[in-house]
Amino acid sequence: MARLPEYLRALHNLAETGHETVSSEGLANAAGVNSAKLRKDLSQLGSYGTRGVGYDVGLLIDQIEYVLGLTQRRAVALVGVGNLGHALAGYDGFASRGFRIAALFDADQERVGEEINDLVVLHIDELPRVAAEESIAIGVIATPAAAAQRVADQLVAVGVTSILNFAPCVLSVPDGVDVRKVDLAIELQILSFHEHRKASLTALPAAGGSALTALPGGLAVTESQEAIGT
Amino acid sequence: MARLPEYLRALHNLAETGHETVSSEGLANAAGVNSAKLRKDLSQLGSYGTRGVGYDVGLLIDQIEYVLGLTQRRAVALVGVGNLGHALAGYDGFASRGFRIAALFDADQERVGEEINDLVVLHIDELPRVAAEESIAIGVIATPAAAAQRVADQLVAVGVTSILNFAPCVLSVPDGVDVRKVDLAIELQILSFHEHRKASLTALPAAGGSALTALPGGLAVTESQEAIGT
DNA sequence: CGCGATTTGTGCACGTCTTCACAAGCGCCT
DNA sequence: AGGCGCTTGTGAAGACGTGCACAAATCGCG
Ligand SMILES: NC(=O)c1ccc[n+]([C@@H]2O[C@H](COP(=O)([O-])OP(=O)(O)OC[C@H]3O[C@@H](n4cnc5c(N)ncnc54)[C@H](O)[C@@H]3O)[C@@H](O)[C@H]2O)c1
Ligand SMILES: NC(=O)c1ccc[n+]([C@@H]2O[C@H](COP(=O)([O-])OP(=O)(O)OC[C@H]3O[C@@H](n4cnc5c(N)ncnc54)[C@H](O)[C@@H]3O)[C@@H](O)[C@H]2O)c1
Repeated sequence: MARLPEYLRALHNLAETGHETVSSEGLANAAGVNSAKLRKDLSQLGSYGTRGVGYDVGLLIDQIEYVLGLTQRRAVALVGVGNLGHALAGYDGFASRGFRIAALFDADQERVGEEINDLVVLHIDELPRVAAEESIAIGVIATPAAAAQRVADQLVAVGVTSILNFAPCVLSVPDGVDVRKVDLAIELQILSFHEHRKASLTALPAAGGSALTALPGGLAVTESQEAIGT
Repeated sequence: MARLPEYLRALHNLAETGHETVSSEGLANAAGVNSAKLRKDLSQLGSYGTRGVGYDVGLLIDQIEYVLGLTQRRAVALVGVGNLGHALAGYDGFASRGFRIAALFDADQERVGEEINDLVVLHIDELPRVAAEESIAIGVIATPAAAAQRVADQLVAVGVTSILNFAPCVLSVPDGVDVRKVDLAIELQILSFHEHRKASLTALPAAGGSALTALPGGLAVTESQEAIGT
């Protein structure tokens, strides 16, 4: 489930504040989900709660980390050390959440050799050599969209089967390779959409205005906390 | 629908490459979705295709931009000009997709006054004044998690009703305020989960090993292109 | 030792999303 | 003008996710 990481973060917070156990209600609150949903999710892991008490925080953390495959610190290769790549390379949130940035790559000779957080930027052509030395579990693409597909191909070629793509484009990859995309502009546009809806709703108390603003049935936007007003 | 922005991006690509019309199949391909799904989504906007021909690219772009509320260039306020904030502030993908970064804020006096892309970083206390001068549609939070809730409250206080949160924490906001979250580590953990699953599947051809790795029914992870192997 | 308070695990029903499949509509070519 | 191929729009079926509500289980306390 995609909610497991969220639970994990909430659990770590709870552990730091000294909680030994937590009820489904409490954890659900901290993670921003329904308690029934959380219990159902957790029961999929093999049921590790005690009725009348709740869940053992430490045990649950171990459980989830195991299921997520975080027992081994996975190596991440970052390709494209530009504007965004720099921020990612300098981010300490990776290390604390089970990942290790193993290598930085770029195609620009100007960038190659630059040092960020004790890591030297390598030329993208070095990718096969580095991949041979240490097993790269995940590739992160932070290049312009035009180069993303090519980089993806290169990553796949050296055996990477999980890709996180920041470039605004769809990647085509062979079966067995998993790619997730993060697109800033899309997030903003979804917010804009809600803004537009909220605006037209308040402007027109009831009866629909344009057939476009007053969409039938209310368009649902998945994920994220939401709190559309009255 | 959350897929509209994806369609929009694909349509812009098509427009740039000279296409005047596009079939649902073609657009669905470019956006990485099922063609029936795409047609159903588009029919919600009021049906603008011609049978036997397809959709008019330009018209469809206008349609979607209108529904997403992109006819007006929305003002974005970015709070937290650190590692990530710098990258966001310097990103030109905002402007080209219907947004305008209107102001940068930070609490650190060291940062205040710094200039990024013709924009001067202001102290967070200036937020009410700036918000009064120009209507801020969306607030982006790129501060540490510890400060995120406080910043969210400040944004809400000046009338911001849409928030994009990069800090790894859940925000509580009043009804009517919409918040979306982007969490890097969660994306990586989901990929790690799939890696773990793939690894244990290949290791154990059939009969289940640990009750934890071989989860019943296959856990689904929503969103993103996926291509889980055999 | 038993009882009540508390919390988990889950059956069930409901609404939503997805996909297939096909009739209806449109344009082009003859 | 008519037919043919292509494409849209949508009905229906199925899969899926969600949330309620409650029985079963456990602990603490008298
Ligand atoms: N900057 C942001 O805040 C931001 C936000 C969201 C999405 N993005 C997306 O992330 C991507 C990168 O953005 P950016 O602002 O860092 O751009 P950038 O131009 O600053 O950086 C791109 C880097 O990729 C390198 N590169 C180009 N082709 C390459 C190749 N074939 N192999 C390896 N490296 C290559 C370039 O040398 C450059 O260093 C873009 O697709 C952008 O749309 C950026
Ligand atoms: N750097 C990344 O690549 C990255 C990736 C994903 C998520 N994040 C998250 O984004 C957030 C920012 O990351 P970062 O690396 O830029 O951190 P950072 O420490 O470099 O920057 C944080 C900035 O926020 C400012 N700030 C702190 N409190 C503030 C307040 N109350 N009001 C206004 N500004 C305030 C600080 O002065 C600092 O400039 C963090 O929550 C981090 O977990 C970062």
